[in-house]
Amino acid sequence: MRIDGEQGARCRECPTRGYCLTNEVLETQLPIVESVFLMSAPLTRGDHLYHAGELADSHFHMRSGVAKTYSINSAGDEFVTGFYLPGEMVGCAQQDGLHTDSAIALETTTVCQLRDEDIGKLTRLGIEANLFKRLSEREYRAAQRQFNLVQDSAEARVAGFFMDLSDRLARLDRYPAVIPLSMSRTDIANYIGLTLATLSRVFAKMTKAGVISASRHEVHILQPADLELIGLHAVS
Amino acid sequence: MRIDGEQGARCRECPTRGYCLTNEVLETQLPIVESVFLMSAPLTRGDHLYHAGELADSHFHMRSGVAKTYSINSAGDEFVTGFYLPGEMVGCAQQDGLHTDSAIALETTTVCQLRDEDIGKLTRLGIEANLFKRLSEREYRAAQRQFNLVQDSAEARVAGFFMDLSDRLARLDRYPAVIPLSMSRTDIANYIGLTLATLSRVFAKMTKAGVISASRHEVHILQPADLELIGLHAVS
DNA sequence: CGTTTGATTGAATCGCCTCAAAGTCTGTGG
DNA sequence: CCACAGACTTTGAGGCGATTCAATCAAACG
Repeated sequence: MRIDGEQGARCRECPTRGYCLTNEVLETQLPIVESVFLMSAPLTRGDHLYHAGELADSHFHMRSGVAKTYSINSAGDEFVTGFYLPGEMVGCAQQDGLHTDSAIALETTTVCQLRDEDIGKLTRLGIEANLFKRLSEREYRAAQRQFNLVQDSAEARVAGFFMDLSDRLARLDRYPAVIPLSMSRTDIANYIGLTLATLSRVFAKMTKAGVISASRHEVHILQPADLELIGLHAVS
Repeated sequence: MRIDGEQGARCRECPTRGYCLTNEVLETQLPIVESVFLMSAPLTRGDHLYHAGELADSHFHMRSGVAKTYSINSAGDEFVTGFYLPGEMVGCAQQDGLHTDSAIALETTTVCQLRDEDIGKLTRLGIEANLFKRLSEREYRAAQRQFNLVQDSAEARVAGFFMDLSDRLARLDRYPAVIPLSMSRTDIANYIGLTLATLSRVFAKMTKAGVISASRHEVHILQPADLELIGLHAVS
């Protein structure tokens, strides 16, 4: 079972208009975009966008809210594979036409669905450049993430996690020093490959050092420079 | 300084024709592809395709050989970010129009260069579907890799590394149980976030267990099922 | 206000890294 | 063809850090 867009997007009212893949499309051509992007009803925390194994004939663009993707391997372990902010694409991980991960809303969220078969309609609007820019950035972020996971210092991983989010918030013109955490500590720990206990210890240590201050649903970056240093602590 | 394609591709003679992004383009339209893909002269081991920081106005498609990408962070540490087989795309990691990693040939290699400005010419040939399929697969593999790095068991990482390569060889219709290793042990260790010493120990252990047999430039997978089990060994 | 879920903290174990030395392979020049 | 130099790889012993397991603590929810 999957969420499907119900109606054409209303781009002019979109809170994420400026950060969309289509943000450079001319006003006069917006109706084309609006007919192709199918806007979902608001999802609430816990609603799935799609499940692993379902037919993947489309992908999604975050319009508002926060989502996470995860997979479950054959041993039954859950792995959180990503968190998604407004403007970002979700549901691209596919194989043989099936979704390889599941996506779930972490708070009230709206998305726009884009069917594969409609992509051609968009490329005629000259968004190829924008699309490639996004994919390149995505690739870059994946490499950054790899960086981060390859180091096995717990502190470096947490620092990298914060910096990535901070950077993506800045991209949305939001204040990069305040990071909202819609996800649980367990999700974060899972995502960066630590145990909950270790993550908690790192939070405590960073707080004590004055680098961050953390509450349950928010982290403030107090010393971004120090955080960056911690994130660089490589192994070899 | 960057390798640039010197002449149009000769797709009909291409050893990787069937695995190219453009493999479904009609024979009659091949000349368009051949005019857009710029084929490089043969690169020898150690030649760079491009360096991090250079202007990224194009990306590359592996035609033959093997390449690796790597970055160097501000602390001076090298990180290997990927290995590339024929048919695969290299040089997509970009930010602000600059390459964020460097790519180097690990053996005699030829590549085709595709300029961003020429992509539009290809989308008119109906390769969008193929392009998206590739990007989705890429996304999927990135997630798999994440899986693998998140587990911090050395054995699981090595197993995952082998399985990924095996899978990609199979995609090229090559025998998936024999994995050629053009890269050094150091590169592999770096790539999967282990030390050379630990990697060596894992090789020894797997060999003793009869799961693989390894020589310097080749690994034979003797027990693929066992290897998969090892790769699943998750943390929690 | 009790219950459940999520987060923190503590003590001991296990595995990877570090440092270091020995061993092997490869290409080169005699 | 052999000897040698250099890079690459394997192997050994000890230390450190993240995990594990468990208990305590805090917060959300009915």
